Amino acid sequence: MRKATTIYKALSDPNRLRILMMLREKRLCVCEMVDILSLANSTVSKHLSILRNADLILDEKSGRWVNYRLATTDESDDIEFVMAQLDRQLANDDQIVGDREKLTVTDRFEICGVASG
Amino acid sequence: MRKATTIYKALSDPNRLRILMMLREKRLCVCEMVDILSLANSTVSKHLSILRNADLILDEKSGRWVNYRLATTDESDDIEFVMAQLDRQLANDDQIVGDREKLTVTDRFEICGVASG
DNA sequence: ACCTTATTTCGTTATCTGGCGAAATATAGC
DNA sequence: GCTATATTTCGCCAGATAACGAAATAAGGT
Repeated sequence: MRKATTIYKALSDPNRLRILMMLREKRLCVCEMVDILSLANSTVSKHLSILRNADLILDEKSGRWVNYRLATTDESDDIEFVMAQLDRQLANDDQIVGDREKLTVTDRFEICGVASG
Repeated sequence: MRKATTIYKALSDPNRLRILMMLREKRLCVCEMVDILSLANSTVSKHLSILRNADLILDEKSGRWVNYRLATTDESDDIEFVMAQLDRQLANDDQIVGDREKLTVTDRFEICGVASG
């Protein structure tokens, strides 16, 4: 029961749904998500810890960055069902589509670090 | 997006998951759920309004009682997916099983009204 | 009309949540 | 070791949430 409510709580915030749908496209570091969501890095970090705690995403350190990715079917009993449902509900959502488009255009090395604009 | 988060918020409380799983068994009036959940009737009523607002359940007045039931596939785009997932996650949960057993034993006319114990 | 039972609405309270900025931690390059 | 960048943790605040009891509303039986 606890497991289930933890997952649904994790899914009950629009910014966290945006994160999951972005991670469906590719692995992302925190600063990329900060850029797209327009939230403070501390806020995004907290959202990520909630999603990680629900076993929906995993983090992998890579140099100075932490790459986040969706859990795989092996790693989570629920991820497949969850993402299927999110696709069904959100694949055509304006904001989700916008995020996805922005993702294809942006590059981590432009967003993070030197070019701060 | 709003629709999705409304549904996941509705699903993020253990008492509301218990309600949905109970309604999977049969239609119930508020006082039956009050009895099983051991919550104040005002609290249960509020939970029901949250589930109704997410289009997961419907209410039907019947004499002095209000019967609640799960939405049908015709009435909700999401109910089928949601309940399939809850079954998967909770069908063997101790509390859910306990609620289900209690449901088969109890009778509305014993719970509501005269026999208040 | 009156009383009982069922349910909802209202007002209150304690706790949880999402947001921020600042400070702490970690890594890379000089 | 120092600096810059990336991320997390901490402390705070405003608004949401779950709980309760009491009052209001609805419907049935006498």
